[in-house]
Amino acid sequence: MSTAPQGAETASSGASRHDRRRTRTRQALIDAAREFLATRGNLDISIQEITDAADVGFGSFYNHFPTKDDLLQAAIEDALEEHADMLDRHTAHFQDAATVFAASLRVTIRLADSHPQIAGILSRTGMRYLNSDRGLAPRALRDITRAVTDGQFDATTPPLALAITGGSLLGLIHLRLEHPELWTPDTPERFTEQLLVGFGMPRGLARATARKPLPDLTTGPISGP
Amino acid sequence: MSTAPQGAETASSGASRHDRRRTRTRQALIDAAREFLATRGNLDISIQEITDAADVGFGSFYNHFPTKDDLLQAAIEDALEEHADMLDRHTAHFQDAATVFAASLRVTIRLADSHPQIAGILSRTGMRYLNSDRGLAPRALRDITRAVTDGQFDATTPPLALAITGGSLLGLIHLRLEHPELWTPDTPERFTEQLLVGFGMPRGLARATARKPLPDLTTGPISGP
DNA sequence: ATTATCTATAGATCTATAGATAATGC
DNA sequence: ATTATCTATAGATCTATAGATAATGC
Repeated sequence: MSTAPQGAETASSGASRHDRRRTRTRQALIDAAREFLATRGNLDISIQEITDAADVGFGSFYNHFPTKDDLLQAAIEDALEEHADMLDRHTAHFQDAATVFAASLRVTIRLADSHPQIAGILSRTGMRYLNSDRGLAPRALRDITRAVTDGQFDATTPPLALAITGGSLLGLIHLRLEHPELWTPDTPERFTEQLLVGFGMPRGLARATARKPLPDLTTGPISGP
Repeated sequence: MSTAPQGAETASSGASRHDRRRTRTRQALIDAAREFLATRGNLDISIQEITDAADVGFGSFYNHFPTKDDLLQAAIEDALEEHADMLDRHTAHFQDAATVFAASLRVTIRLADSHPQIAGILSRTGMRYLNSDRGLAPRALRDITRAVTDGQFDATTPPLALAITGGSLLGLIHLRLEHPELWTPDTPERFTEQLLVGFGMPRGLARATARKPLPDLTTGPISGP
């Protein structure tokens, strides 16, 4: 019952128009930085080029970020959050830890097709976020730990498994982006199966776990019947 | 029987003193670049700082490299060659492909202790060289292919296995360098075992293959009896 | 005499700020 | 009246080169 926005035509949370304008500019900078991060590697590009790409005045940059590196951090966190949301939505209805884990891997690998920008960012800067508290890392650690406790994985240890998982995922995304000719449609599932077997699952069960149908969550608007 | 160097006190190949001086300067630049690559990530550092670290006059840089990026390439190749030599020396006396492959992994992981600079370079820039024709990549691909042909690996495909291998190795080196508290002495062997099992080896054989004694090649001078 | 290295510097960036302009709030 | 954005610019790098110095070859 607080002072509701009267002309609430934008979905942005109930803030003043000033705030919305500010948020829009900030997000334009982050979006531009994400694109540069995905194509080039480090943000080895001038602030001028970023503000040009964002169609924002040069000086405005300093209204939002004290240095280029702060923008870089914000852009990566932005991408990791988007990835995390995707993981949560795709794994919500699975029960056991190993299946949730497997689904997370498959969704992440398929990023190269569904969200190439995020895939590019991970491929180029991902190694530094293998132990981040955002994105895939905390979720994978949670699932691995639970799978070990539940006896689904009996030949590994959570930190080791997380390092193997994160590193090999990045290697695979790299392969997909840089050498698509070496790719086959079921590579994500064959990869997942190999990892599960390495962690101690019997081959047959791993194969089945890696191939459970994923929910089809096309992110468009909800189409009524 | 060509004109032999008369005062051959340095081991450098039989070139003129001018050439040796030139080589020394070039190597000083490469060594400085390697150190920066291992500690910082990209060579986001001025040529001035590099020449200072190499104790070389600023202008000399351009006698050897047209741009900073060329030095970066040369420095990485230099490190990859050193890594490759180490791999070859440590695996020469093994016969079967899987054992050679396993030994390569273990030697590479132990780089974090034996050659932290190379480990740092791999950890920070390695992803780009997963398909290089230098260093570990071509050797691992050779061994994987042979292991598949020989029936030692029957649940993978060489390019997929190479991507998994390279990526997870980098993840593990990263773990070792950034989170040493999560490390145990047999992590290299447990990792190697997991990878071999994922590629289709029975657990027991994988365990034995990952634990064959490695030659002790301390790189010092040969100590006579 | 020749070649490599070093010192000094011009010109080209790039960052950070100051002051002016535009948008919003009241 | 307040807040965000934009334009213009000073000062701080940083690169690439030119010319001088030092080392080596003959």
